[in-house]
Amino acid sequence: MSSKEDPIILVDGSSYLYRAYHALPPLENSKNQPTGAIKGVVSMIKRILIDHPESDLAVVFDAKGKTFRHEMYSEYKANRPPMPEDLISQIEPIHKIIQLMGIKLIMISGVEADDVIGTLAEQARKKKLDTVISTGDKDMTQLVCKNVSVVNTMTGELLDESGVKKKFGVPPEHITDYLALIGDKSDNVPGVDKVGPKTAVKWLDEYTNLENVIKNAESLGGKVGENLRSSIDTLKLAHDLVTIKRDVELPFGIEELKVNKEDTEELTKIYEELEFKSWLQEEPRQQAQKPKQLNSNYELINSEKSLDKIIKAASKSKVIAIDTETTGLDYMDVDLVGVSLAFEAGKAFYIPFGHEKQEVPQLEEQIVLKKLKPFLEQTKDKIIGQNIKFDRNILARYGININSIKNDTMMMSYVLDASATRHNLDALSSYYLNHKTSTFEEVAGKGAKQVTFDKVPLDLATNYAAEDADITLRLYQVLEPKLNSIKSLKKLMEEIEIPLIEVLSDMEQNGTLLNSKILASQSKDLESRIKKLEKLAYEIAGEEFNLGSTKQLREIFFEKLNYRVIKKTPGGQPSTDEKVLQELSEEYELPKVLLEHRTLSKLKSTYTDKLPGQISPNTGKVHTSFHQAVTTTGRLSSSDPNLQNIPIRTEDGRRIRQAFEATKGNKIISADYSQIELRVMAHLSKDKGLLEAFNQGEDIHSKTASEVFDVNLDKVTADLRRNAKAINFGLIYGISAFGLGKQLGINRNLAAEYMAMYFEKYPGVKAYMETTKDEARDTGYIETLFGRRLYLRDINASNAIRRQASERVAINAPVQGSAADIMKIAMINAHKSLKESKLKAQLTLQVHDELIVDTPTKETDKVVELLTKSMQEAANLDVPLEVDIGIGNNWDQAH
DNA sequence: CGAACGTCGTAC
DNA sequence: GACGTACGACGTTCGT
Repeated sequence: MSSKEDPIILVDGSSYLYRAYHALPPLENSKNQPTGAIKGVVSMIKRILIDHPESDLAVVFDAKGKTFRHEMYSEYKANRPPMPEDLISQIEPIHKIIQLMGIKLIMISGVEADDVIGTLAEQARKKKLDTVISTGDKDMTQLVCKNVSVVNTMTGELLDESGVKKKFGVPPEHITDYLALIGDKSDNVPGVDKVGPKTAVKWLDEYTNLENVIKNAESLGGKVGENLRSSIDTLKLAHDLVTIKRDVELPFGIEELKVNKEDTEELTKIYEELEFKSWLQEEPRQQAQKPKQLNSNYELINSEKSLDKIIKAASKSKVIAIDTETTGLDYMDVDLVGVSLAFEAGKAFYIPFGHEKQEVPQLEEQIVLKKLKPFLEQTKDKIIGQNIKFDRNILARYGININSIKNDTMMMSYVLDASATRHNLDALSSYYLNHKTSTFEEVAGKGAKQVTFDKVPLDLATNYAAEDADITLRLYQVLEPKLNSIKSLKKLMEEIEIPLIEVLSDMEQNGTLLNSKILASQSKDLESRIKKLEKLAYEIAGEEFNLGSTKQLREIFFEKLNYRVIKKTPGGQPSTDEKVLQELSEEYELPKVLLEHRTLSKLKSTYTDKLPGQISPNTGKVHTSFHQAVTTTGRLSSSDPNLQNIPIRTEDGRRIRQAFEATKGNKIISADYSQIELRVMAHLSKDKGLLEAFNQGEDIHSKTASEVFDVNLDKVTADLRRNAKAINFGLIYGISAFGLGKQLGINRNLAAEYMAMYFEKYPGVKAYMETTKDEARDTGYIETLFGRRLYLRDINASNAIRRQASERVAINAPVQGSAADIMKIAMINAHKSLKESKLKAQLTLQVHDELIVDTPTKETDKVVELLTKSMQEAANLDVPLEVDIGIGNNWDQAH
């Protein structure tokens, strides 16, 4: 998100240039002009403009010819090969494009890009302006200070003062000393023989700076000491060479780096010439603007006459934004305290009735509800909201049933671009309206001092509540044309996301019956088993410690007991995760105890202890929240509590599902899609073998095993099937040989052989993966079967790790996303059919490929039939959609 | 004492 | 780094 605190960004263009050239596959247009580096460099700069829309910016390149460093030292950069021809020809276009983008381009002859950046950084330091240097060159870290940091172009790693100290072992002001000691091969700067980072840090640690190291040279022993003494002359030179100048004369000062308007016309010409198709239709960067104050007129409604008047006026308008204010977020338990309405941008009304008594009077709740009910229930295709599912849930408890939702701004933003921004009102307002809303914290306080909305004074409350409705309406006016301009997204919205809102709202209100006695008894059982394991662990370890603390565990394992370090966490610490414990269990007893302890305490703390507390006092059931605008792929998510990750794989975990019971006189039906993601993969790829396997109704993992391992179907062992299953899953996730090997516990070469064999047998799958990636590179996004889009901002990134991650998403998202779309359609259909057939059965949960229904026992057969049909007919693929049904008194039995 | 982060584990 | 998408518990650290 942009803010006026965005830093000034200094881009080391020369560093970008080399990175782009070497890291990206070579690319040329139809006239054989190389374009890979151009695309790479410009992409990186575009990325910055998107990430930091408010930042000032300069891109600095080395100028042609020799520099003062060559005069100091004739061998400077002497071992550099000359710049390749196909890179030289790309430099001019890059410079031109940057200037046309409105960005300051700086090149000063006689010095290097580093020195220009050093000079600007020095100005930033003096003027206390926050600045970030974007480069791949570690030498730049000498410029870091309180206001200046360095971000690594490749990894995104951001180094401030303490970051530099942590990474290199010396603070920024001694980086030049450090570099002089170790030298720089690529610039042909001499260092001290046999001195690398370790020794350099050790010496600098002891003697602070280079000068003192040299002074104490006599006292340093060994070969390195000798080397140091013989290098004293060259060290001074090396230090001068690696020191970046900070006093270059520049055409622009640090405060003159505003980004100007781009020359779209000229840029279009160049992009056409270079054949960068996907960039041709982009909208130009918005000029950095100060968040503007929107004109607004917000009114408190506290007389029947004025309420009648606005209802009448609203009835004549085309779109009505509604927002409810409550005492909290638990939609089944909180109180409604007021409603706001907006139907004309800039004007909005707050109708409070549940606030604590104040000097300003309010209308009575019953009067307001009585007037709002017919108005809201009879208004067709006009009502919009921001996350209107919440308002619908609340109003339903007050007898008002909203059954004709026109749209939801949260969903519009999500469908337009799920990953562009978060989709809460404050974020959307900043992003689309450039307007900072007043926040809930501002009116209600935060932390311990926070009060519920009914205690907020009415004038403050009116401003906040009315603004929410007003902003929702304004957002709608901005988002609607955007959505209309992309037909596929408009259709997705109208046919899937909007109808789904009511389905999910009903499911949330239905809730799930939870037997807290069962959970309590399981907690007790777990408690005693956990206690025993703790005692045992203390005995083996010879001391008491917190088994839940990875830190203490590390000390016991790797310091006290000297276990092998098997792998490290991303933070560089020895890992103690499940895989590691598994492996150590083969040699020792303690890891085994910990494994079981982990499993049991997870079950207890997350499930058996926690769930009973989430039962609504009003209904005696748990009511999860389904989130429709969270995941990048289109799946739903669930929270408070998350009912999409209730255990099933282990026996102990599975028992928790016994507590999810059918309501009185009812049964639980579980209906789940069999292998939906692989079926989607078969459909998308049109691979002959895969289609055939599904059309003949074969066990897909066995079939894969038989093909890949070349054995008869009836000779496939459990082990082979397990391997094939891992391949099939890996496939959907954008597999690598490394990942598959890790999963199967085999080496990467063997895993690579398996994969090669797979692709040989299923060539359509391989081809599909390649075309998907190509399309993503070209258009910048992927699409699901139903037109849902996911933009992949890193698909052409120069950073290989990020690019590859993006490629995996390109493969996974159409599969996962299409499956999610299909399930959503099935839910809408099932919900509609249940209503129309007047059955009493209720949808309660969705777990990605599974639907849970609570149904009167008598209706069971009909509901099974209806559910199966809704799910099977949700999409017409080249393979059948199969549905497995389970019935029981609880969720466990229904499997 | 609460916020932010790291690590781990549950689901599909 | 290294196989995708989520939510959330706990411990630790940091700043108030």
